[in-house]
Amino acid sequence: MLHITLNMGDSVPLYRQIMRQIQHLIATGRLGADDELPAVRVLAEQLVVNPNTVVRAYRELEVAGLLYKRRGAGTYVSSGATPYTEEERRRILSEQLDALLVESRTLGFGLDEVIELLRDRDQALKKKTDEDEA
Amino acid sequence: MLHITLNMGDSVPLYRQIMRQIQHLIATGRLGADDELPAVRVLAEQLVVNPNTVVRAYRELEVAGLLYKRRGAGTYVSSGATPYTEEERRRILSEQLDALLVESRTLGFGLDEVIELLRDRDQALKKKTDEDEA
Amino acid sequence: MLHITLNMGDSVPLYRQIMRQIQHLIATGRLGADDELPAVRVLAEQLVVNPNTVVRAYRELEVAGLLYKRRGAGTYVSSGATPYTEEERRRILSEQLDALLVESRTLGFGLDEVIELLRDRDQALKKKTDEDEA
Amino acid sequence: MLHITLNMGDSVPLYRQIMRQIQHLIATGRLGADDELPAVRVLAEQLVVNPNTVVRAYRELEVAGLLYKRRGAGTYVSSGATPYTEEERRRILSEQLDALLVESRTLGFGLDEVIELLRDRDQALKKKTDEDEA
DNA sequence: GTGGTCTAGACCACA
DNA sequence: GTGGTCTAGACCACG
Repeated sequence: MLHITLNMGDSVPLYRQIMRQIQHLIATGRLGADDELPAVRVLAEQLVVNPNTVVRAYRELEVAGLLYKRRGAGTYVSSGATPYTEEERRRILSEQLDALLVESRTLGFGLDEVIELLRDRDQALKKKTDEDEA
Repeated sequence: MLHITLNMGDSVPLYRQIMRQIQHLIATGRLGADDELPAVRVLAEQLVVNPNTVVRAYRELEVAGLLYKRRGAGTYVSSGATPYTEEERRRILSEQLDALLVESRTLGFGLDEVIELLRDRDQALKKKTDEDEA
Repeated sequence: MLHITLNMGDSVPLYRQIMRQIQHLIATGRLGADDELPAVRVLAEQLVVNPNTVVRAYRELEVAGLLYKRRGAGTYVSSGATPYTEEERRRILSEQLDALLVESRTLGFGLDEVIELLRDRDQALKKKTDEDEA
Repeated sequence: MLHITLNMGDSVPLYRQIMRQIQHLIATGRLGADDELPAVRVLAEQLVVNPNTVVRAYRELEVAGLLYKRRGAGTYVSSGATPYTEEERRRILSEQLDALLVESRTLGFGLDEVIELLRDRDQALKKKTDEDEA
């Protein structure tokens, strides 16, 4: 049973919330290579969501190389696929960095302060991850 | 002259980007109570955006209590608007940095790479801002 | 000193609020024929309003026949002028009645109930007016 | 099919007329919790109005907590919407009747004339409604 | 199918 | 000059 939480009020589309959480489950190892995902209808019912929404999430994760389908069987986690090209990875991150810089600037932070805080948060996150694993 | 930067490619709507940045300008004290905001048409021209988009941003900020209008006169900062504390500024930025770190990690970037790219984007943004002003 | 209260937040324009209240002062006899009204600048200062706003209120009341101006002297209340033609009076009232009927209908009142309540309110208003005069 | 009547000549904006009437339909129980409202385009066509005007009415009612939207699905009545009590219905109508009586009095109409004209307008409105439905 | 956003541009009311 | 409303119509994202 997959632990996925949807925020109906959020502006992030439902299918993206699903995608992101599955992606995270894989990245953190809670879903391993060739693990089977719940059937579309099952997950849709669990999340109280239109089945099409789950279909879309699975489809886009398949296109991204994180999932694969076996006809008549089910949907599974891919093994070690690198979903994006180097080019794409940099473009995606750059977009987020641009938004971050605009935001931090209007908040009155300079680049150096942002970087300093970023290092702090990275330490905090690392520590938290280690504890979770322990 | 208000410093507002729009990300046309961003999935966040333009009117929300405007709202958020004005909110931050107020909350950090760079816009004080009863300061006059640029006229709708003026800001629209500055941002290369349709006046209605600015109208919407101003209107929603008015509903939220951050701005008030004087008929036929202009748009002003409400006096009840509470500035951020240093604490809040750091908290807001930290949340975004956490999200960024999670994302960059799933994309396979290490902290140093993120910081390097961040410096690149900052240079790019600075250059763009200077050109806009020229 | 004229007792006029302006509601800045109201959707009714300032000049109309002024008009209505002067009209009311005349209709109730608190301003009599040939009484002098405050100078535009005086009233504008009193109400903390742009002088043009008072100018407009006075002008429209003059057009309506309720006030007259004496050059170099001031503004005065007209004596017994009927501001509107029969035609206009009916048109103005009809518009308000139309709005009232739409509103009462969506509130679930039938015509007979509206008329009944209307008679009630008329009695209440008459009583209140008598008391004020006593 | 929602019964909404617009007064094109009225100084009250169309989107506010729509808002008020939907609010009343909810408050009088003719629209119940989770009832679906007509699609924006449908209502716009019915009222012979631009879709954006309906969008705006729906949006502001959503902000006010009376409606909620389900993405890609439709617009619905919130469950928290409190219906008017009999008391409230009468109070709302009474306020409008009081304003009407004051106005009609300054216009020189007596109660009986107001009622007579009210009956006329009711007939006219009924006729117009019937034609719209035909 | 649904709503969300944005543009282009009109006309009006207000100060 | 200011903001407010409305139209017409485009394109997109979501389910």
